[in-house]
Amino acid sequence: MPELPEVETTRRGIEPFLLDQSILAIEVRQPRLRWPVDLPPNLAGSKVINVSRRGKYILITTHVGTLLIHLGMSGSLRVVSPQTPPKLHDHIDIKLTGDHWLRFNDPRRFGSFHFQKGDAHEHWLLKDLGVEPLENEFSGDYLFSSSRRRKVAVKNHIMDGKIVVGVGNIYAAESLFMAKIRPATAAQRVSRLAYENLAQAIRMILARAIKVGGTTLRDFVGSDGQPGYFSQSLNVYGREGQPCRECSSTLKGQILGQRSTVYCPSCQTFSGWR
DNA sequence: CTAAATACCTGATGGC
DNA sequence: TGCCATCAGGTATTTA
Repeated sequence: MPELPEVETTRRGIEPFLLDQSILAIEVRQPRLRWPVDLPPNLAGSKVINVSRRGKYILITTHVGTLLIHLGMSGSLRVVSPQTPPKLHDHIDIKLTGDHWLRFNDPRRFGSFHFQKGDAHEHWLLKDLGVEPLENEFSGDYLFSSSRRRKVAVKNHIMDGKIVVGVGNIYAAESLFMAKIRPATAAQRVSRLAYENLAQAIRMILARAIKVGGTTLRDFVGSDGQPGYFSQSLNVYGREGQPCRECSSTLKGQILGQRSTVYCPSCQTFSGWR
């Protein structure tokens, strides 16, 4: 599923086919996504001037405004040749000059398309988002100071998009393993030093995943192939009951905030003070 | 303000 | 083999 690294990989993959091209038409075959898709007619005829990302949103900016695309859990964007017949769950086509169509597929329809005139960052979906984990504002200090009143598990804290964007269930579990922190620890009890380690771990893991992200979604124009680049580097996620790669202890599963998590009871010992 | 629960959706998986 | 229940997962929204 698309995590921040895959969204970024998608962005990089589609950018060359969009930049400086004009939108000829948009065909919405299934408007019932997370929110009903309702795009202005004047997008047709507009020219793409920027392709960026905020959190897990892909922003396609034209001279009339910005298209905000979220891939949800199962969404994907592919570049296809014009007139390629749509397959199951191919919900939206953006037909471009340059002989390419951008095609959105999303079986579970948790994804979304929005349009915002003017500054996209003022859109209600973006305006309250937390910091980008790979930008400078994100740090151990930031995690520390933003968690002083928070009793939720530290795992939930770093998964909160109002705090920091892009850290999903997988990366949260992996980062906590790398930082040797027990996922259930109350956020407000995690020390500054531990948050420093955690911020470092999040950065490192996301950056590494982006680096290999190209593997997952290698060529957007060609066929798919989706063997997880990632699965092999997972230390805890999805490995409940299996031996820790570091110490061979049996990895434990737990439910935190309705989300399953896995950790090593012997490596991840940090659980706050007292 | 924080936090926990709920809703959205389909495909994969496990139990019988 | 078929069918039903369960789970997965991001995040806005509702409820406490």
